[in-house]
Amino acid sequence: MPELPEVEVVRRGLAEHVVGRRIRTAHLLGQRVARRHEGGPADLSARVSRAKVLAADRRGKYLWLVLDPPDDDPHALVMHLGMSGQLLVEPADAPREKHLHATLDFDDDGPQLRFVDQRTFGGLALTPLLPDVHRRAVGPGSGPAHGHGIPQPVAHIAPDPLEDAFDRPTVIRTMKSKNVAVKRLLLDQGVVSGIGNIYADEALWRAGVHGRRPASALTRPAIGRLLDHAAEVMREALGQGGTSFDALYVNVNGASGYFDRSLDAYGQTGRPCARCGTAIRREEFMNRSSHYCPRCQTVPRART
DNA sequence: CGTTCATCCTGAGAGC
DNA sequence: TGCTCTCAGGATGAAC
Repeated sequence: MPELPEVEVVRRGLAEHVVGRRIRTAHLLGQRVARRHEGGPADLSARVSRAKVLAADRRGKYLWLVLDPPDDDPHALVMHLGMSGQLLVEPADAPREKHLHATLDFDDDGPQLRFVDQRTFGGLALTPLLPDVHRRAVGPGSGPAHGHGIPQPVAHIAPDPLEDAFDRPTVIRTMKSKNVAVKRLLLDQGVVSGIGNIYADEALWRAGVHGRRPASALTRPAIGRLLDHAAEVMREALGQGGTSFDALYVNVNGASGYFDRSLDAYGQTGRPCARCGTAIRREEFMNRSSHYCPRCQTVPRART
């Protein structure tokens, strides 16, 4: 279940193993992997071939390779991992995975990049790069965020809590203004990106806030603390996940060690709360599940 | 216009 | 053993 930390681990792997190389050919297996690409798989394959990879970038759960294509038009190969996507760097003659959907081969005859996705919620698309409307002046010492621009399909995604362009006061104001369950806003990628069901539950548990509380009923400092907890839990997961992928394997499972040790709420139904010992409860929310401590996270009276 | 909901997909695990 | 059922969930676009 790749959320921001897992996607960042993959991005770092791409930066190390793919950036700087020139693509020779791309093979797309099936229609579905390129369903978000306007021209379909054949067009995607043709237009990616011969392009050099200039950078690996990310916003929230979206990942993209900045390309320097022969026609000099700034484009990016956007890759979303969905629920089960993996990017693997492997020799071309390595056994083919059961759910292999795409391969990229490079001019240097080195290992190829593979997109494997069991449930195919993810996919690839080649799109233009647009100026980042969220980009703002950053302090001395900080590099420009997303200097190459933002791919079209990512334009509506808000900055994530771990990037320079993240505008904490604005996000707090936006959330405070909405009479909507606060967990819904944490998961709304147009408000703040990168947070999925797992880290939303963890952040809410740490903050001692029930996800069904209307955001407008929280104080601005409380919303700020909630966002800080979300950033912190994702940074911790990144710290652990970033250490466990090896040189030839750019793998979203790199962060799996985190799930074994460190989750306090998500998937902990029935187990004692680490703070107060009360059994963690599971309830349905937005056709998903929410996990919370009924004592630390007071349930609001009215349903939202 | 803002919000809610069904939908895509496959494998794991439960229950019978 | 093998069948059916439920669940997991990000993002999108249709419906309300």
